[in-house]
Amino acid sequence: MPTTDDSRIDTAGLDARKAAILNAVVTEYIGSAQPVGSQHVVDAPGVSVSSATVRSDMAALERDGFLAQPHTSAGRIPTDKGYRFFVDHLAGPGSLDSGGRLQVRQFFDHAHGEIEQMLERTSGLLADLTDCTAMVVGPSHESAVIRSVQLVGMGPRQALLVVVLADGAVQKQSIEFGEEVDEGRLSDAAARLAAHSLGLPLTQVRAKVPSTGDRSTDAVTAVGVRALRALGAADGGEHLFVGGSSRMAAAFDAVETVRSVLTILEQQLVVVTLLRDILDTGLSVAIGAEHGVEPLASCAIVVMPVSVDGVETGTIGLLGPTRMNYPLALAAARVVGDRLGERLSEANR
Amino acid sequence: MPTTDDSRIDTAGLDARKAAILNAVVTEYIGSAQPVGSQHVVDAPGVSVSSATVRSDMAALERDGFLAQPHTSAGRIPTDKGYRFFVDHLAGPGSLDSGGRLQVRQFFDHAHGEIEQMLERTSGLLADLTDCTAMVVGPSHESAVIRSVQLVGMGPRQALLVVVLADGAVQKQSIEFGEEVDEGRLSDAAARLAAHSLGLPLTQVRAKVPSTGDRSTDAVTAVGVRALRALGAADGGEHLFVGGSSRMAAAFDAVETVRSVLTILEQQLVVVTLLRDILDTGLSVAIGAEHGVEPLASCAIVVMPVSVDGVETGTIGLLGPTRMNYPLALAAARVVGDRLGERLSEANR
DNA sequence: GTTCAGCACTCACTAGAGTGGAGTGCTAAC
DNA sequence: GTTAGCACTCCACTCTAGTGAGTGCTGAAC
Repeated sequence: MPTTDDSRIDTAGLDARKAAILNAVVTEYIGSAQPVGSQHVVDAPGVSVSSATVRSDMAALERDGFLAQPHTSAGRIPTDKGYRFFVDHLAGPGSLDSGGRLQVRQFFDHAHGEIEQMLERTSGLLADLTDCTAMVVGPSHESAVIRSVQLVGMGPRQALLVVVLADGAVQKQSIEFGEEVDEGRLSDAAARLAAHSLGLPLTQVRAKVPSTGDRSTDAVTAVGVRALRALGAADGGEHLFVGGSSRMAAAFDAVETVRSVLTILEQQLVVVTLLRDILDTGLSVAIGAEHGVEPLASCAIVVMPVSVDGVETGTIGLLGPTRMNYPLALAAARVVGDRLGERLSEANR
Repeated sequence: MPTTDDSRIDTAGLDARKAAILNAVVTEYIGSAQPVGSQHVVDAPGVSVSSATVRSDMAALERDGFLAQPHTSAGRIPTDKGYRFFVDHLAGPGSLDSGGRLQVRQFFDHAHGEIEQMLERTSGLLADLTDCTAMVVGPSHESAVIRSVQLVGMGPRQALLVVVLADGAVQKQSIEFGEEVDEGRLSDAAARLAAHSLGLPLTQVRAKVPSTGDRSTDAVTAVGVRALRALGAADGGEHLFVGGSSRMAAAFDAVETVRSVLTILEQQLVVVTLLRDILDTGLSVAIGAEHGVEPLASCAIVVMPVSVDGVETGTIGLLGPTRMNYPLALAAARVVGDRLGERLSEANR
């Protein structure tokens, strides 16, 4: 294959000129969404040869799977592999423009209130910054320990179990009793529940809190324990916030593509799993077929973990067409992810 | 609707045959999305005349603004006014098919857990039933009285104010103190807050809870009061749940239309206001330009209030193309709205 | 005066032919 | 290895009928 001619960086198997050509094709295609011909590439930096030479290089790039032709006598379009090479070896680190940086600063200066609302708005911010659809997976409460357990009477036979976690989240579960229960019994039961569960992470409630074994347990406490355990089990689903889904409609002109992408976005579990899978493979970008979700074959996903107190606990995702602006998306995801993590860490202290 | 042919109701200014023709055109157009020609109408019930006669009636209906032609020598399409007449005078009450009824029953049999999650899923259910995009505005907490006020210490100088309302909602607000505060002072302060606010609706907290006047008030309580008052103010925004937005992509074939509709759906405030406005005008259906939101000109909206304990407090909305299945949408909205209201009323007791 | 068969007309839609242009691959010369 | 030149390809566009669904009008029948 290509000889490393001089002493230049020789980007991973492609000689410098081919890399420059690929770079030019990807860049132009991202901008124009039109197949790129050899003529459009000759003026690009690093390519000081004639269009004929560019053509022969392009043919080689096509043989190697970096480019494709929609049809003979059309220009070239990057393949998934082409984008992959671009992202891994060619794209600069990228950065937000000053307007974007300002927007992020203002956002986090004014962010306040409930965590869910903040995450929701963060997804909107990311969509604005990148023109992509943004997905924000809230920090899971798995590891957060229980700070408070309370039973609030809601009626003669009903109560609400309210559990406050160390990360500021509040979980609740409504409870129905077989008999009328007065405030005294409720607070007794709440105290017993608290004694068993305070300081435990929610996930360990199932393991550590005796289901009914305790013989001193009265009926009210037993129901409370059941609710508490249910809470630990039910929580599993991290909450997903999707912002800017209209951007998908702007990115494609086939309405059927839009429909299938939106359908995926409606399935929270699928999206959350998808983001997690991508992170688990160690990638920060999944392009086209790489993520294996067929309806998203013409999309790319940028993911970024959000660390709260040093633990990767939330996820940010950006969804766009494969011809998205990768450097910008990566930069935005990083900046916002970092700021969000800091913010959540503060709240945690 | 099958016309009772003789002593017929003579539907509001249209003679029976014209009404039958309009009915047939709307019905067929809803099904096919193609302009309807006179030939397609002659077999409809209530129209036992030749196509020539139908044509002359159609011309009259067009003059009166009920029908329109995309171009000469094309069939007719209902106008907004045509749909309006259909909804007000022609469409039967409509009902869910047995599958739909089963789906609703199962849904509410298995619905459980947090109210927000239930509303979210309700929007998905409605979208499934009607093939429309569903909007569910959660019951506002304005009138719900405070059942419990609690301060949970989250750090030496931080606490979380947790307020449980009678409708099962839990509101929270994080608090920062200027000094370290131990558990004792927290619970003292919580008790004082509770004494002032228990039994009050959240909205009246501002009016009824003295801001700082009380001279026995210590610093901790003062901060708590401030947070409590902020909670009452911040709550304003009812939460909106949108389900099945992909249905909009299936309903239109112009991707630009889809984009603009999705953009509207992303603006919670706009949607909530829109639904409220429609309800306030006393309508249950807003067709085309009737609601005044320009990007939704080719959409219709079905709204249905949700009554909790006899008070209209939440809203259900269904968004589809103007050629949506109105009887089905109305039936689904009514059934689901009623069941949802019952369900929330139960939880409230 | 309502209904209707007949008729001329309109106009979107489709298919096919022709054309221009962007782009290619190949080749021979430097 | 590079490149100018050239023949070729094929999309996108235009133009031209031709087709068919649908209309409005008219004059006769009930």
